[in-house]
Amino acid sequence: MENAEGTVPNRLRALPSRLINHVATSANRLVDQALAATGSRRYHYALLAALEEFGPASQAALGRRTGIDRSDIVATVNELSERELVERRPDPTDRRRNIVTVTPAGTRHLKSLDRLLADVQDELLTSLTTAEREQLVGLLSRIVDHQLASTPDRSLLQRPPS
Amino acid sequence: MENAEGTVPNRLRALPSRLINHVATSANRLVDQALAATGSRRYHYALLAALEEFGPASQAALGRRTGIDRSDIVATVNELSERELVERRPDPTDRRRNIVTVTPAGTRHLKSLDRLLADVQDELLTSLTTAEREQLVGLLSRIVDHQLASTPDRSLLQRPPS
DNA sequence: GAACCAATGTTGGCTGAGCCAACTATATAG
DNA sequence: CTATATAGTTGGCTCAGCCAACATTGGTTC
Repeated sequence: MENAEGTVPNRLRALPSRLINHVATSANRLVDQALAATGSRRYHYALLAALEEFGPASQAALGRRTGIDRSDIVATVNELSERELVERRPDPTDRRRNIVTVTPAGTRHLKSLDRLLADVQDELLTSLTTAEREQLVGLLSRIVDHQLASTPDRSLLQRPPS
Repeated sequence: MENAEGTVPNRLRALPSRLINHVATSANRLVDQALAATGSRRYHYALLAALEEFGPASQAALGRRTGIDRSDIVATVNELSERELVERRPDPTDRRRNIVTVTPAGTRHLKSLDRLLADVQDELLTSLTTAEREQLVGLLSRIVDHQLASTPDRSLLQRPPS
């Protein structure tokens, strides 16, 4: 996807959606490379982060918090529990649910991923000053917030405020 | 009731790479939806745009300009030529090459996609002012430029490890 | 010309993200 | 008690973005 000979069509060069996608592809490649070195994937980080910040949770809750599909949560929890980074056990108070918990090893792993990812962000954004990075994050957050507000349908939906 | 389940973990909410990816996913969904209504895909637009702006070109040149892999160019040209939006004919001066040309119908189609995509950009960026949109494009462009400058161009790295 | 390397188009395949449908078991509301 | 909603799980689907391999042709060097 890297463009070798400079000449990118103007229509493409200036198209925000394409620009965003291009940067996202670079970012994902960097992140995936870094994570792969530890045998992890992006979903692993998302799950560990959710567990660390909000404590033990059902798989469905994890899906809601991370925006990951329920079916993909299953696979991710499988992988993490095989490596004993999380534990999955049935909820005694609701036998439909599993309760997923981070293990100490999981917490340590999360912290090492934190460092890895911080380095990646730095690499991705080297050409921007600190102020510009904040600007970028601000602008993107506004877009995300607007999406969440205007599309109550997707998997990122929250509880209706009733 | 599980109260704040819409809450996204802080680590994820503030992570630029994830933020970018999130917006890119929205953007791609909007774009794909709009294009699907006309039976087109993103690659179709990229190819038509490159042909319109730079004139007839070989498939390899199209790949270089759009960042699309040669093998994917093949499929895309197949689809476009079946709809008679482009023409593929052998280059008489270099029998390895095909020369791909836009047809008048292709040009018309491109222009209708232009309008479609302009609407999508507007929808994606509604929450930003014109100045902010330019800011965003500027910041993203800087990142892209830096990538291009610092990446040792995989497309040119055809040298076998010897 | 012969030998060699580079470029082109093409086929086939691979991985991961992001989905969705359907099923079973369980919980809860009416 | 019945109906509906939720939870976990399995299986599958599409697309983007790659990569390897191959045959054909062009260009270069001796």
